[in-house]
Amino acid sequence: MKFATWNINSLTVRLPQVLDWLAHNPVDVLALQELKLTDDKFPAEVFMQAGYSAVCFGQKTYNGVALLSRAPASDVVRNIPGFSDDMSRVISGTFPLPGPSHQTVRVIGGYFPNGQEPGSDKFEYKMSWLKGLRDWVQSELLIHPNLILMGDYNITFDDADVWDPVTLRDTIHCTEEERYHLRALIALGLHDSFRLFEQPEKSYSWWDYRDLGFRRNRGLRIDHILISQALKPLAQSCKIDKTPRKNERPSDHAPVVLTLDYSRPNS
DNA sequence: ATGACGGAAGTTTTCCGA
Repeated sequence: MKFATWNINSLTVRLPQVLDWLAHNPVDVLALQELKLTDDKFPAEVFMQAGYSAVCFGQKTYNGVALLSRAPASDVVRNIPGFSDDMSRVISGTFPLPGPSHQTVRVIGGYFPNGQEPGSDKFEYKMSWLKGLRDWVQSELLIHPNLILMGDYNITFDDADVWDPVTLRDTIHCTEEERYHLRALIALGLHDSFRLFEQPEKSYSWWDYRDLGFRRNRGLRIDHILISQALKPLAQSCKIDKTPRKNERPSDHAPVVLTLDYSRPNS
């Protein structure tokens, strides 16, 4: 069973690439970020024809998230309960797991705030958003032992996630304050599925459009798939797929794909 | 020191992303 996350930087522009990617990578759940369109412009019928049901939480110009899935989502929640926000950044749903036990997995797809610059109002918003998310995820874990929190986190874990950790030290996505919040999510009992496996050196999920960032592999790993303790033994692989970044008009982010082994029984 | 590139809004230039 496969789960993926991808910041597509405008669904209007990238819809053909999403459909093409899904045709070659028929994942079970795909979380999308930065749709940059309103719900009325969301192409649910097109995804349905491609075999995916979809739930959307759109917004004009900025943000906007969606979950595409083979099986329809239930208990869909938009944004973070208990945290007031006028931006569309989070969508969550529950999905059936294979097997006779009728277990489910809770999937939270998020577009974390950018933060712009340490000390700015947007950075403070990012910090309070991260606290709001953590409080909610903590309560979700009590209800849903099988939980996946994935999306564009806009935070690197450590220097291994940064192409030039010296120059970019303490800049946005690399500050200690942001990484504290990321580690606090891990402390809830989540695991960075990517680092459960051996990975290529200098693995990144985002590259700046400018200055030939992708060709020079000047990137950051800021798109993550965190999985709960119960799912950890089932993780088979987690990979960044750089293929779509080689398209003519690519998103600046690459999709990240997690594979769980659900042929094995789960406790 | 700044901008680069790309998308959206919308109209010629600005905001924002990361």
